[in-house]
Amino acid sequence: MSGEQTRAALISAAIQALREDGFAGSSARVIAARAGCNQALIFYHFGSVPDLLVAALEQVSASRLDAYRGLLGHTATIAGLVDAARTIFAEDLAAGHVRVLTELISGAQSVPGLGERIRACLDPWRGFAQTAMASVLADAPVQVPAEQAAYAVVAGILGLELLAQLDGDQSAALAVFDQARDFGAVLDQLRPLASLLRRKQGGS
Amino acid sequence: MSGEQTRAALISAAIQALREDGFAGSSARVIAARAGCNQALIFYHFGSVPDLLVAALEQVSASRLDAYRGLLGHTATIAGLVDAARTIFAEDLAAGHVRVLTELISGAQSVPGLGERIRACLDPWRGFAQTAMASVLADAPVQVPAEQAAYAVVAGILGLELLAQLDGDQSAALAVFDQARDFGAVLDQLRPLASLLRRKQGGS
DNA sequence: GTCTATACTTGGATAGAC
DNA sequence: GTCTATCCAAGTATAGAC
Repeated sequence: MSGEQTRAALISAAIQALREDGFAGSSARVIAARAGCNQALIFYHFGSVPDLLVAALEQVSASRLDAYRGLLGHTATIAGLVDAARTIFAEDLAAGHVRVLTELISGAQSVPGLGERIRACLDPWRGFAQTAMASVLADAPVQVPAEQAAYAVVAGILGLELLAQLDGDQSAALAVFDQARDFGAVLDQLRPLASLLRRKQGGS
Repeated sequence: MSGEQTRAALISAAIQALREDGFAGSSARVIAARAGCNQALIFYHFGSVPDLLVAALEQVSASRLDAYRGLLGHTATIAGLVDAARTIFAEDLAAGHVRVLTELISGAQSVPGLGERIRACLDPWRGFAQTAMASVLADAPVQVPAEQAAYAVVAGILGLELLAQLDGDQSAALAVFDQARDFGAVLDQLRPLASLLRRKQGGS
């Protein structure tokens, strides 16, 4: 097997391990067993276990960001955006992409310097979320800064992942998305009424 | 030192350890060092490390639930509820109460049966959140089932904790609460307008 | 690049003295 | 109820053969 193949197999195994064994259970031996290769190769290719885990996060993050970027600009309404996001998030839940992140955030507490590197991986997401929120909140019926909205959405996704993981059930998390879509649709419809309200308040 | 005192010291040390070292770093030796006692006492008093961690979660959960229950029934508006919740949540962020939960949820992946016990601890919170949401959404301008709203709020709190932990900064999480308060205030004000809208839609 | 073997450290858990 | 001492399993990491 070529070096590149082994690297890829280890990264894939690390993702699986974080998903199914958690950060605490993602030891070099466990990951190597999942990859079907020797434990020493982790240190040869990546230097240390945390370094491999970060590489795994970087790969997942980059590939999923591509998927989500496809959403941007294709919808002008809140409901449309939520709807599109739901589809991709359903994939994430099923494949455990977000869990890679939540496990690493939790685990970062026990490895000095790890938090900084995870934050670097998460930063593009924050920018993306902010752009997406800004595009849809620009003429929203309620004044909501894109910054706070984006922060809340990212937090919400992380939290939904944690709960889905705890319950071993994703349907409740997806139901929240469905509800958010309906809620967003009402906001979309309320735009004219809300601008009326704003004028009334501004004059008081 | 009496047995009860040691038990309490160990639970307190376990909370500290989960907070500052994470689940992966909360070993028997680390916790015992924080408690200023011998590592063997953990097994004497609690049987195993996970058992101690669950006991820690149970204590935090019970004491915080008391704090939050004080909110219920004292406010009829969304803005009022969010406002009150913000104060208590600020304490939680500072003291790391929620982190005990997030670390355990993440860590549950690597300890068979742990997830079930955490869920048992979280269940009363879900009931509480649902009651709180129902009390405030009953005559809300938008139809939102209390069940989904409660699920979203719990997820949001977990996610905000994760982000605050990653950033080492709580202000952004609290800013989301402030924004939610303003947003809730608008919903509170929109009630008459929304009922008008509903009648209009129903007749079309 | 990959394996075996191994050194070293840390963690869970128990036995037995006090 | 608490401590010391200890066993054993599992973890990280490296050296060296292939």
